[in-house]
Amino acid sequence: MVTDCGHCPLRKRDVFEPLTDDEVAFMRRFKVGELKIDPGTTVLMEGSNSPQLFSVLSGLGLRYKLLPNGRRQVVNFVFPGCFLGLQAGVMGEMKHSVEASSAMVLCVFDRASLWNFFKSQPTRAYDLTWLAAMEEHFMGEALTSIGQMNAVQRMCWGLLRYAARCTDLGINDGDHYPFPFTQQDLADALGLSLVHTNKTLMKLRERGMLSLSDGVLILHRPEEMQEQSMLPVTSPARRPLI
Amino acid sequence: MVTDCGHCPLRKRDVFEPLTDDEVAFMRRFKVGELKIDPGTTVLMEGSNSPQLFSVLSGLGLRYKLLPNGRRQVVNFVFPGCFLGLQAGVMGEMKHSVEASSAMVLCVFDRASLWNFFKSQPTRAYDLTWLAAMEEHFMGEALTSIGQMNAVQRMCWGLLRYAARCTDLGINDGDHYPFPFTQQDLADALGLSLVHTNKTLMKLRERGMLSLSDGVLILHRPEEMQEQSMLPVTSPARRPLI
DNA sequence: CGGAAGCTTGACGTCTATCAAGATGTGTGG
DNA sequence: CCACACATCTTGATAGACGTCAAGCTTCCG
Repeated sequence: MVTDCGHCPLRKRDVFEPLTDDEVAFMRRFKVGELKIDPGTTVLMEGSNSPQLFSVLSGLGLRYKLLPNGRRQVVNFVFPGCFLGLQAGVMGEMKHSVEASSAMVLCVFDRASLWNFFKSQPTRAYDLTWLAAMEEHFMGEALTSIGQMNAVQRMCWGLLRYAARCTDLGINDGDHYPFPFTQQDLADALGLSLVHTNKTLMKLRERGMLSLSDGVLILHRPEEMQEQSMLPVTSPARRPLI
Repeated sequence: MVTDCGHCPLRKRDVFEPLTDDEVAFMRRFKVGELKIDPGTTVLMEGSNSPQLFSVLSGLGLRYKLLPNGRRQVVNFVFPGCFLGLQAGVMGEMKHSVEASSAMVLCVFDRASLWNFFKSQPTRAYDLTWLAAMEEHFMGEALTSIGQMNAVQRMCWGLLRYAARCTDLGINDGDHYPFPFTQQDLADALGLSLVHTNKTLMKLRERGMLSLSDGVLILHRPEEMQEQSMLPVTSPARRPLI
């Protein structure tokens, strides 16, 4: 059973801009299927030139780059509403990999018809550019965080930012946030070693700021975390959904 | 005297894709003027909503984010051919500032007519998206560098990447590259302190890998720097120019 | 039961930040 | 022309943050 674009459960959330009927019809044609994947599945590989593009309907994942020496940098978290494969779509190949951390459901699109966005759906093309600019923004924030902040600050900022994105999507339960990631994932995202990530987490736990276990993150004192983190964490306004 | 888009000196370089006559005509209409600025001038400010967009004709600069505590992260270098203001154009406000490090000449565009790209120039809109994806790619690389590499590795990678971009544009003279930046700029780009940046530079100088003084960077042994840097530095293929 | 994956903790070393001071060069005003 | 301020680069000393190594613990699963 494939979700119809006209009844997209994601688009009902008011963080996402509504579409005209015409646009919905276009998306229906653009969508070629749906993909359900297990945790750990690689969706896109760095260097690959996937014939398919994806939009995340549900589930959480990671974007990351691998280094020749085996190290890994997580460049962003993947949330419902993320569009995957734009780089391959326009630049010819992915510059990072994408992996599912929980079960995920993806809308599948045909890469070859990406050009139709630009040719016949200028508002949708504009939305694509919007999303690319958004990714750039997220990465700039992460870069600033890793480049200028210490372990505690990075972790506060990173988890607040994560929680803010969850809240936008309504996938949290009050101050409880789904967190299907390992400490190694978190370490790779923050540019810290696993051990130091663990110790930093402990420090924040002891301060009563957060809990993290069994795939659930709880933020007990977001205000204090915000003070720690230097970079203000703000939710962007309403955004497009591809 | 304003440069005519039909005779754009940049577009002659074969890293940039050629335009059709129709596209050139469109760009001519889109371009509202030219701006010459001195070193140190701020072109765009984080949080601002500039009514103008820019394309760099010549000169070098920096994109950076400022933190409340006065620290600064340089998120990228600005080269000729860079398009400035896309974030403000689509997202409503800039997420970083842009500053000139040398004298610069900018093509000035009217932000309000950005929408015309999408409405009437699908190939140009596509190019915009291409550039946004490109920026994302650069930032992902920088993030990986800062998150996973030590000072020597970061510096080797950062300077190699810088040199590669210079070479693409032909603004180098053999292994001599213009470098109108201070060590503080470099430190802020690499996520290192000024002192440590200086000492790391010294180390590389003593190894005979590079020279850096009086605004000129010389790379004596790029191969060794490449070995150091883990992340391979590759020049992207031909790219669009707005 | 044995093994794998993830989490936790302590010990130790090193990389990097911070502090402080001096050197050099440049532009400005007297 | 000199004095001075200012920016930039340089260097040493010191301390702290973070990485690495190593080991043990728990949970889960075949």
